[in-house]
Amino acid sequence: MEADTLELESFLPYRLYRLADAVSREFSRVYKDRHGLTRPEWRTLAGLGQHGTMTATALGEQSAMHKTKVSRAVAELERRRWLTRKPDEKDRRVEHLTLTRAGLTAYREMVPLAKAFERDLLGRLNASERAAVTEGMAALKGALDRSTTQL
Amino acid sequence: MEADTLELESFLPYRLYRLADAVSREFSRVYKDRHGLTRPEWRTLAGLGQHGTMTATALGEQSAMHKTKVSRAVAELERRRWLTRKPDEKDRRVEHLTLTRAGLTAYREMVPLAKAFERDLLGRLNASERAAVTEGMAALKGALDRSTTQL
DNA sequence: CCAAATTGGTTTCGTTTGTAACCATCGAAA
DNA sequence: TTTCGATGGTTACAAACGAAACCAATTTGG
Repeated sequence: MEADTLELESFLPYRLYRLADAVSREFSRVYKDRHGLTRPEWRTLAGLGQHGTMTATALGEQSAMHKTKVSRAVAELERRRWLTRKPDEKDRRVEHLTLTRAGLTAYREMVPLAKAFERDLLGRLNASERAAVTEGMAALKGALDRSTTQL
Repeated sequence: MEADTLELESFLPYRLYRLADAVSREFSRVYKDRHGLTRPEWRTLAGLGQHGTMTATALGEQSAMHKTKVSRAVAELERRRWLTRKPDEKDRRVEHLTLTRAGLTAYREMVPLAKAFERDLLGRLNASERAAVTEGMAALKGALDRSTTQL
C-alpha cells in the first residue's frame, strides 16, 4: 500500500461511523416505522421511560443531545400528549417532564422490541466476539475521553 | 434493574452511535476546520485520492453515500476546482472524476493528518484493546451483513 | 440592593439531509 | 426499430440540524 494514500475502507473513523449508522438505521425501524418518531424523540421517550421524570437539561446530558434537539423533541411529544411539563416550584425556568399514560404505553411497547433487536444482533456473535465488542467499545470510549479532556 | 425498562446508556445502538459520533466529530476538525469541507466532500476527496479516477456511482458505493450526497459533494469540489469531470466515451451518462493538481495537493496534505489521528487514538490503547476493537468491529459488521441480507 | 454574568429553555436562520421526482441515455426484448 | 425498463446523475421539496441570538429567571459580586 502506498504511503501517501489513505485506505478509506479500513480507516477507523470511517468504519466506526458506517457501522454505527447501519446499526442505528436498522434499529430506527422500531421507532420510526412504527410511530414515526425521530431519533431525538425516541431518546427522549427512552430517557423519561427509564427515569420517570427529568428536566430538559438532564435529558440532554443523558442522551448526548443538543438543547435544541431536546427542545424540539419535547415539543413534539407534548403535541402527541405523550408527556406533560410541570414547572419547578423553586426555579421557574425549570420544567419537569413526565410521560403520560399514552407515552408510557408506547414506551412499554418499544422496550421489548429494543431488547430483542440487541439480543438478535449480539446473538449472531460467539462469546469471544461479544466480549471483543464490549471491550473494544469501552477501550475506545476511554481513549476518547482521555483525548477530549486533554484539550 | 427492572425488566420493563431499557437502560439507554448501555444499549448497543446508542453506545455505538455515540462513540462513532464522537470520533467522527473529533476527526472532522481535520477537514472541516482546515478547509471547510463537509463529510461527503471529504469522503469524495478521499475516494478519488485513493483510486485516482472514479465515477459518481463508484464513489457512492465505496463510501456508502447516497447518490444525492455524492452529486452535491462532487459539484462543490468541482466549484473549488479540486476535481474535473470527463464524460465516458462509450456511455454518455457516465462521468469520470479526477482530482486536479489543487485537489491532489489538499488530499496529500490531509492524509498524514488522518493517519496521525488514527495512530494517536489507537496509541492510547494497549495491544489487547486494539485487538478487541478490530475484532469487535469486524464481528459486528459480519452480524449486520447477515441480518440485512436476510431481509 | 442593583448590575452583570449564568442558566434553562425556545426561536430564528442558514445549511445539510433524505425522498421522490425527474432528465437523459442505454440495453434488452418485441 | 420501437418501446420499455433499468441506470447515471441532477433537482425540488420538505424535514432535521447546528450555531447563535434570544427571553426569562436566577445567582453572584460589588
